[in-house]
Amino acid sequence: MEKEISQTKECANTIMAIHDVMDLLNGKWKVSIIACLCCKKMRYSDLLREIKGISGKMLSRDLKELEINQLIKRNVLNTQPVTVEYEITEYGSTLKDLTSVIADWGFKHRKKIMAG
Amino acid sequence: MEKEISQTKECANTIMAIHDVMDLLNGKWKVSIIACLCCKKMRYSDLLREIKGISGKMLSRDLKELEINQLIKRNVLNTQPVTVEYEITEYGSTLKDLTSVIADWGFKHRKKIMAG
DNA sequence: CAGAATCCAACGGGATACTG
DNA sequence: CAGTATCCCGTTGGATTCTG
Repeated sequence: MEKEISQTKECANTIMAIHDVMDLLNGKWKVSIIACLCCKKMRYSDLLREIKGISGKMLSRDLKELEINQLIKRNVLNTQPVTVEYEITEYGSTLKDLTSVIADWGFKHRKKIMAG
Repeated sequence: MEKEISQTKECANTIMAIHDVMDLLNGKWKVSIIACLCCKKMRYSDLLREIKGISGKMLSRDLKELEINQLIKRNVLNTQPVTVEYEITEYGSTLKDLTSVIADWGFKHRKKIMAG
């Protein structure tokens, strides 16, 4: 009985935690952006090329939101014309496990679908 | 050079894999539903109560989509009135790592926000 | 109990054109 | 290059009501 209560409560906390994350990383693209920047620093145009299908509008909006949440950092370089570099923050890099687990499952899933 | 190419290519595949998953688990609620059902079988009304904030419409829509993708199973029981039980499939349970990693990060994040 | 149906607002997200 | 602005549509998602 006690165990059931604690399991139920723990489950509720889990749901809440997951909901927090899904809220922070909402939309189609944020996780991909994070994963990309976990690999290496990238510029706006690099990301646009690397992340197939994303539009400029969504990219800049998502970058802004991720920056606000301190998951990524925006560096403007003194070049002509301006170059802007995005990189993962230390805090953002704590998401690396998360992105790699997602990617791993995605690989397996794709294989399964292909095998069909 | 070879290494850079392979890293870039690997990164592209990762992005694609992540995009697949984000497509499959799109919306605010699906991951929470999966996580819930990883704990135990649940009925429609249970899920509605457990997952705070979800509406009936979204719950049934998401359950349907998850069922189509064979991540969960719907069992209708011969009772009066009808009872319906949802449970995770074997395939769906391969998402357990994913949900727990997300939840873990969510817990830490919440702590950080609280502290911050 | 387990939904389906309807209505409606808000947001996501693509295309295109424009700016410094 | 690195965005911003505008237009526009489809989807998401909540509230409420209805059904077997």
